[in-house]
Amino acid sequence: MDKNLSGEDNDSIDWDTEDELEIQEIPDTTFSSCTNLRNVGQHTVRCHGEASSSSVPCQSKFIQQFIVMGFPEESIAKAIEQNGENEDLVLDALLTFKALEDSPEEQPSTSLQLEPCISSDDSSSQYSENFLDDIYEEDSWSSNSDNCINSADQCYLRDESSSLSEKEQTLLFLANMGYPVEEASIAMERCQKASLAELIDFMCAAQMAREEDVYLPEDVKPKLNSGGYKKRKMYNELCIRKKQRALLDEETIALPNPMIGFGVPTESVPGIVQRILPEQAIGPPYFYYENVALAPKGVWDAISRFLYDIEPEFVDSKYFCATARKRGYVHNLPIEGRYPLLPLPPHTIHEAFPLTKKWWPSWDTRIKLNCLQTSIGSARLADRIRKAMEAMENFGGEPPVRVQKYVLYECRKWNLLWVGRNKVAPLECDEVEMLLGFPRNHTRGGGISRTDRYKSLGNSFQVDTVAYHLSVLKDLFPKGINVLSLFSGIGGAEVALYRLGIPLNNVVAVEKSEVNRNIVRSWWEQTNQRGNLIDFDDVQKLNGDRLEHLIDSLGGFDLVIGGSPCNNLTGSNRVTRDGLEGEDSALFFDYVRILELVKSIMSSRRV
DNA sequence: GGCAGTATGAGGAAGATA
DNA sequence: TATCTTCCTCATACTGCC
Repeated sequence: MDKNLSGEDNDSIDWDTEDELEIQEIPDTTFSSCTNLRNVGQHTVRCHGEASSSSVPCQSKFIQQFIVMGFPEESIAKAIEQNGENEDLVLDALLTFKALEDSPEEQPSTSLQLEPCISSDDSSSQYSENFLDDIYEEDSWSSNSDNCINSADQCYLRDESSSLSEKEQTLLFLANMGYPVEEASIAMERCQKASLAELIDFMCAAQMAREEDVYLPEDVKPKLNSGGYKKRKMYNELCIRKKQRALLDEETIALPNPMIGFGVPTESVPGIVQRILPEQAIGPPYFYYENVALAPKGVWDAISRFLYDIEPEFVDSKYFCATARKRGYVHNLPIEGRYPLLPLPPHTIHEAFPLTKKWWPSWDTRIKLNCLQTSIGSARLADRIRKAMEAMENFGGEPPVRVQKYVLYECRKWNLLWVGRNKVAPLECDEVEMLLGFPRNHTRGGGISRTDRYKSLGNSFQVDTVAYHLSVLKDLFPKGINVLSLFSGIGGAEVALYRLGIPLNNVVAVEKSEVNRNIVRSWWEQTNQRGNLIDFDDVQKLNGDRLEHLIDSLGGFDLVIGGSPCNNLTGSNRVTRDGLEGEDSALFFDYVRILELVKSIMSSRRV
């Protein structure tokens, strides 16, 4: 390999990023005018004194290694100031700074201090909710007012009102919640020795009474969305939520470890050979429901409850292929006589991607990839890692543990592979297809964008895992099967059945995304299926009449399969992780509705 | 407007440690 | 046993470009 390209020559490092140019081009006079950059300058001066004439690039490199890792210059300067030139200590400090920045507890509570009066607009209600959330996390509400205030607010109160009496502190606290001081004073006077919760109740009741009083002049009535109502409502909701949480802790279905469900090809669960299903759950039709295992607490209890109290089977696809995929399955299929799809897929990263072995560092101990998601790591991140690695390489040997930790963290998070010397890359679409058990180019072409391919693949079944569960159907339906495939996506269920060699007589696929429907249609044609593929775009349009018509014309369904949207369940979603009540995940109830309708219609036809 | 690239965090479980 | 740490997660929203 070219020495320069390999980064062995110090001068050959690619310094041409914007950040680097900034550092190199900023004169000393500029440093002196900026606190953070001045520190960088100080470091430079120090290094000059210690090293030879080549010390300038040496000094830059010390800073550079942290810049390429993505740390802000200000933090680097601060870390160097605090820790000198010890790489480990500086990196440790930088990671600490980042953790502190990321931690909401460390954010200064300026909003609380500067804006003690809560208005009724949305932003303030959001503020109130967060504020109250913190407050009500504390257990002892009533005994001591100090206990009712979260740590940040305690600091605030200590700072601002350490000299105040308990009564004054309570008053200040209520004022901070947005209650008029006069109202709070009256409440405290009338409800002496009352807890904060009782005081809030009192004021809220007074506001509600005013609202009810139609004879009161408009300007005296509280506004409908006034802070008092919202706060009390939120308080009640939070109390309920807290109680629910306590209940959930007792009821929640625990995830098994190892996550092998009722068994996987390589491991079996002692004592589980067959299971007894509730009478209501016994088919026809067979059904198979799938969703993320790591859903918010209580979700799987609800799913199980709606699906005839069947115990979910939690399986991690890492027992079937080279990538993890933790999913829960509720089904009424037999569990004896399962067999895996052949040929067996690669079980490790190196088996799946043998070319990566050459570049794989010994300290990257990954054997399996993490769950394949709907988005991939950025090119910028890959570049940062390359530069971090190359910067370290110039010091000889392996990168320090801290750098290894940083790189490994990003590699795990984004499922990055080593594709060259110091070079990592996210998985390509066809590689994801292979890992998930789909044919190569399954999602390629037909106008689908790369982003959509990742999204569709990230939302799909792992074919080998699902096929293992469905394999018991082969002997049951030697002449073929009629399938109702709900939320069919890119056709994971269809591909699994096809690969098992189970003829697909009729498939009714319901899928909202047009590109996904096109993918399934295209696969159907390319694999010369002899049956019929009927598709719908919306599960909610599948009403009793349509189902009756389909059942009459196709002769019923043998299998109702599907995994409803997980958007509101997955931990990756930090915006709308609302559980089964979430906008998308609530479609689970359509799965239940349709399954019930199918069972009911088919049952009536048999009579 | 659609697409691609990018930055962004919290919740929970499991393991480690006191 | 309680607390702390580490790891993982079928995503969403914003921005810039065409």
